[in-house]
Amino acid sequence: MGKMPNPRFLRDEDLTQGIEALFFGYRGFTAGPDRLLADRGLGRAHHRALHFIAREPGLTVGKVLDILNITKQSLSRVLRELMEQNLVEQRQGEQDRRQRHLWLTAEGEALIASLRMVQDAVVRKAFANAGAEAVEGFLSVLEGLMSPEDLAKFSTMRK
Amino acid sequence: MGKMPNPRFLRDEDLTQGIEALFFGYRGFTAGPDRLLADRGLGRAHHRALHFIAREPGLTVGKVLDILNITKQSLSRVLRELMEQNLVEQRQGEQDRRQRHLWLTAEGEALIASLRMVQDAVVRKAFANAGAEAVEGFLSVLEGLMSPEDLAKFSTMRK
DNA sequence: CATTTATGTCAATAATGCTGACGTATTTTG
DNA sequence: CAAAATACGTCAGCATTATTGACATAAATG
Repeated sequence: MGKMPNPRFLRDEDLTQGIEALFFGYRGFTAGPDRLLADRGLGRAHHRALHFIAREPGLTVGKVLDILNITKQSLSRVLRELMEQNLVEQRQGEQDRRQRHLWLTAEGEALIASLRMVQDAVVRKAFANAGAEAVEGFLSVLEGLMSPEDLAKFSTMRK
Repeated sequence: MGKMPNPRFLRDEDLTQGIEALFFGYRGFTAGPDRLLADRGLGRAHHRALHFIAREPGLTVGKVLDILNITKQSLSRVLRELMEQNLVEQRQGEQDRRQRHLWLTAEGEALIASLRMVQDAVVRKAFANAGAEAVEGFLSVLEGLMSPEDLAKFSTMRK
């Protein structure tokens, strides 16, 4: 497929640079929250669960499984630990009583707020320095990296 | 850098969107290589070591430690497994004989080439669809996310 | 009533990381 | 030259996050 409209675009070095930028950038993106979480004996998996529950309160366990794409055994452990720390609570579904709807407790809201404060600061700084147009490019490249399934999830979440 | 204060920029939703784009995008970025690696009983840590050794053959153990930012115990295990599989070899330094320089074997070159083929395909597609300008934005946002130390590493690797 | 669905749990295993403690070879320094 | 610092390796123990497989229960659905 060796088509190269632009001799200075899509070269091997460009791809290498993109790969390494993602590696280092993702590390900078997770470092702050990781430190906060470690204080409470939690990890990145707990952060992800908290994030999506905060984003869409009342999410069912099945929906979280679909978003995070992990096994129910893994999620089960994460949720148990979050409930033991009184950060998340479950409520039985009213229409479908097999379902468990997930909500943050006040304590959970406080934790996610402090995690967001740390992470938002990093992202806001990066966005502000790069500018609105760069952010558009950032998002469109990331969308292109997503699997079709994840792109669908990402898109419908912003509805 | 168009610094017009934009009322539709840097809102909470923008940050949320960026955070989720990184989560889903990074997942799409690592999925392909992860599958290939699993066939050989290797993981992402081995991939990272192979990547940086391929990028700069003859790297010392200390330099790899600095780039990957893990403990020497962790790297030691990874390197031992790579050497057991005959993917990497060590050579004693000539000037400083305490140092161990790392090189890929022919087999290691073949593996990293097939990993690159898979990962490059994903990144190339995302870059091509988004366009050269979007890629610029993508990179500049990621640079803003990096810690100062990682940004320095990233930049000097470009040289 | 039989089947499917949503969820939970027990047990075993793997990959990746950590800390602490030592050891050895080699280079640098006072 | 002797002491200290550096580069690297390794042993042991532990934590987090993930996996697969098997089984159980309650509730909805056909």
